[in-house]
Amino acid sequence: MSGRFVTIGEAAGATGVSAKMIRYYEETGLLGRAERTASGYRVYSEADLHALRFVRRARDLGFSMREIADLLALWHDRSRTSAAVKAMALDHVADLRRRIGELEAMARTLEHLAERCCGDERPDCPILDDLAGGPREP
Amino acid sequence: MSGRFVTIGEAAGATGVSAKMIRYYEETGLLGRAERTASGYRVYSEADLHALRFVRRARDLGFSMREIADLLALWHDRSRTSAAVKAMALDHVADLRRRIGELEAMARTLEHLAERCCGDERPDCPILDDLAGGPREP
DNA sequence: ATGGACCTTCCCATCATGGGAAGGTCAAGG
DNA sequence: CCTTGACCTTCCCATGATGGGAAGGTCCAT
Repeated sequence: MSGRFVTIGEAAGATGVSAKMIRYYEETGLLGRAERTASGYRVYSEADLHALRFVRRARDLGFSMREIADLLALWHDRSRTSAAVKAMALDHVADLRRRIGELEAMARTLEHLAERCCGDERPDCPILDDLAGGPREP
Repeated sequence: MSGRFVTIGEAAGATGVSAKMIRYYEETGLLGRAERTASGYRVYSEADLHALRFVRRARDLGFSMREIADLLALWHDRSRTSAAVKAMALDHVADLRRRIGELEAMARTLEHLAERCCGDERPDCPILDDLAGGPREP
């Protein structure tokens, strides 16, 4: 109800989204055009801060800006189904799990190579040998 | 010993590094300046292909170009110690594990939220509630 | 009125990669 | 010999999300 409005710096401090990113989100259309004072300063209402925190939280959960735009649309759509939201979330989880698997494979490969490397002052190193020769050489 | 030289397209096909990236690696100094024909075409020797495969493999293991430059230097340095290589590899593993941990935390959070979301035709959704209100609201 | 903290827009950089245009080169086939 | 198509060259631009910084305007407290 209150008509309190804050500047972009205060909005940044209150939401954890940098002023730079707030402008960027506006520029790219993720968020609507902010209100302005007569002198051109952006001003933010409590509702705006709410949206910024939403974006921040979604970003922390690894959603892309494209996905966040979709989530915002679902958030604002009163006739959305929870099934739609859940599907998006699970899609994203699958994507995260896929990326985790890739990194995990890299880490395991490197750990195996490192195990076989004595790590002393001599130059012989199975890690470089693998990089040089590839893992499937005879 | 053979003097076989191939064009950039053949080098790309033989190493799995795109022609675009081969030029980019040269431009940024990751790889040395390629030999040229009289008409300006780049030509690659077996040794060049070997280096390209090295870069490809390191890239597949998630090393950054900066790290790959270091690895190439170690590879070419006959007086390197295997300890130095192992240290780089384990540093990179630690970095991978850290990133895995971050993604894992995101995935787990979303999975917990999704579990609590019935995913039916109704609009009520704990996932959006979390995004809107944050996880530490009363 | 002045100074400092803030705001504005605009441009540039990152990292690794791809797209595409404009133009030169090469090999094969007519 | 000439055309055709596949290849090569350089150059510029774009991505996604973010930061840095310059040049200039605004606001508020002293």
